Amino acid sequence: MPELPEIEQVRKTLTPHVLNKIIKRVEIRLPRMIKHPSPEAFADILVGQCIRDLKRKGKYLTFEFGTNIKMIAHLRMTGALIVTDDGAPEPEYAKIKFELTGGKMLWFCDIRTFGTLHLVINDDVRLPGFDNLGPEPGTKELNVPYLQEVLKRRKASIKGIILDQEVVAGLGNIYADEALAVAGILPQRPGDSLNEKEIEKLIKAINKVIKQGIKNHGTTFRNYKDGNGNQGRNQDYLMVYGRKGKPCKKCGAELVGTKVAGRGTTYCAECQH
DNA sequence: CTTCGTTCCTGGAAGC
DNA sequence: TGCTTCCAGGAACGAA
Repeated sequence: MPELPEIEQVRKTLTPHVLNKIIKRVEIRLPRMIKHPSPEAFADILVGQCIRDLKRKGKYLTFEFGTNIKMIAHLRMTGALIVTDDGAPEPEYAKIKFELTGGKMLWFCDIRTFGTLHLVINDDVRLPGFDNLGPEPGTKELNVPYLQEVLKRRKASIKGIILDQEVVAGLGNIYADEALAVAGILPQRPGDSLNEKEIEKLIKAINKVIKQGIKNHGTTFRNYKDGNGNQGRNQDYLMVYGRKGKPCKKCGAELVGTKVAGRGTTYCAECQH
């Protein structure tokens, strides 16, 4: 599942390949992944656009053309944006193909096809999920008073709350479990039960696991690949995610697997309270 | 306002 | 061995 660190690694690896390249042709093999405008208009408008910048916001990637047009991509569960040289074998599960100048091909690949593409022209369409993103890990906006204020009126599980992109941008199931493990907080704790000290620990933990994920080029648990088709290596450093039944790296206790906020969840009952 | 269940989808693992 | 069932989960949506 590509989360903030994975998307950041995709952005970094794609940038040198696509910057200042012009889109020559767009081939849409799975039209339902194009959410706005119509697939036909999407392709027509993109042809001739020059990619001037590639930005990340939360788990979204934004292709900017230096005009009033931008393309917003979300990889959801199994999406991948991969660049190949023209004539090289095409990657698996290729759904959308962008032919670029300079002999490069940009592919939107997706096994489960939940990924989305929007073309926004003069803000003609609203993407609530994009417009309402909360503060990013590692920024001064994600601070104790802010999270205290949010948690004050939330009785849902803390895991569910930090998965809410309007509360914190960029966490998914992997880094949510990891952050709670690092902070020593049980995932099922009600949001309003956390004290100031715990909130501070949680913010520090979120910042730490995200930073570590970026440093390690993302976590490849199943399908994630970066812009060059390479895997991440953060999976070797995970404390709890995917380690149900295995020993806790801190205390050796057997890690517990359960379901919290409708998501598979792993934690250490000894270290997390 | 919050919270919760449902939906989308496919590949791989688990189960019989 | 081979078939069927289940599970993985990000975010939009509707209902309570």
